[in-house]
Amino acid sequence: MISQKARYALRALVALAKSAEPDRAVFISDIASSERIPRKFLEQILLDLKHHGIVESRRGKAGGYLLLKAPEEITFGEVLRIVDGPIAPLPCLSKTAYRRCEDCRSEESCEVRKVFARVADVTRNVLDRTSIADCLSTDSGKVNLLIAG
Amino acid sequence: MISQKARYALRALVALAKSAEPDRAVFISDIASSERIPRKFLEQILLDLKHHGIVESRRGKAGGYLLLKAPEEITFGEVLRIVDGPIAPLPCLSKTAYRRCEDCRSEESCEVRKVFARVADVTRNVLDRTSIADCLSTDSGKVNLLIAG
DNA sequence: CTAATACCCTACTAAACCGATAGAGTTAAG
DNA sequence: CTTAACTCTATCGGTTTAGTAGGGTATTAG
Repeated sequence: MISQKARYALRALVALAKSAEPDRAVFISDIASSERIPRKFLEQILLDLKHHGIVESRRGKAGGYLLLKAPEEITFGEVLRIVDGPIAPLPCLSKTAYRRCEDCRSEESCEVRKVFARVADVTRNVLDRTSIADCLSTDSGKVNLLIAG
Repeated sequence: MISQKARYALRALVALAKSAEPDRAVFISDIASSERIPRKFLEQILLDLKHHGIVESRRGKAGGYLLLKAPEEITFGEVLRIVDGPIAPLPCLSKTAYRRCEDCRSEESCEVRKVFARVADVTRNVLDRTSIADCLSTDSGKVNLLIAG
């Protein structure tokens, strides 16, 4: 299960991409109410995404948030890694945050690891090839999903 | 990430399948020490697997655990669902424990859900087609993994 | 200038979950 | 009838999750 926070992040990004009048920022409050996300919680999430270069913000009376990267370049995988941490089902399978399983005799011969290596592969195949842009119009989404599959 | 408990469960089942002298039970302590699993913790795990019909136990001095189902019939997916709960990345995608996302306007039009539906599909494709038997000899494991992929 | 309205940042918290540990109880073999 | 196995319930410290709270800072309309 992905966290609530990750769901909020993805929905907020889709909302931002949809309301894309170029160079016009969107209020946190607007996203919060249209997407039913607790306002202050969403602040934290967007701030986090800003620190990771996904969105940018403007302060002051006419402030708000905009996408910094193009929707095509923001993958689900990237967002999930920022918000929820590594995608791999075992620490010893993570490419971005590898950690040895300290009770494992040998990584190469670990049977459980072999199976989950496949799970990690197929999961990344979807998440790293699907972007926010694929959520904008139903059709383009379908196309990309078919390619990924 | 799957839980430590699930890793222990899978490793214990593989160990049980490997030490399969038919009709001879294996001590918890033996599995615990050979697999480096905390003994009392393993007790809970095996008990849980017993309640779900995966293993059976014998009490008394010559007691222990044995597989109740054939290794071919115990899938990774089944074990994970018992130990860690639903496999689906969103509650609204679980087949075994469906729950509506209460802040979602419409399930059919949810873009995030569409993407994770694919994730759920490919994940189940691996986990529900891979069994403990696939971990016994390297060769048979490879064969089945290739079929599943 | 200044008040209003945005984002920025840190700290806190209640509840749940995780990874165990403890210990009393039950069963069966020898 | 003792010993050594499984059975079951309770507890516990630490971490994570899903927020809430509140003050600080920047920008701009008037």
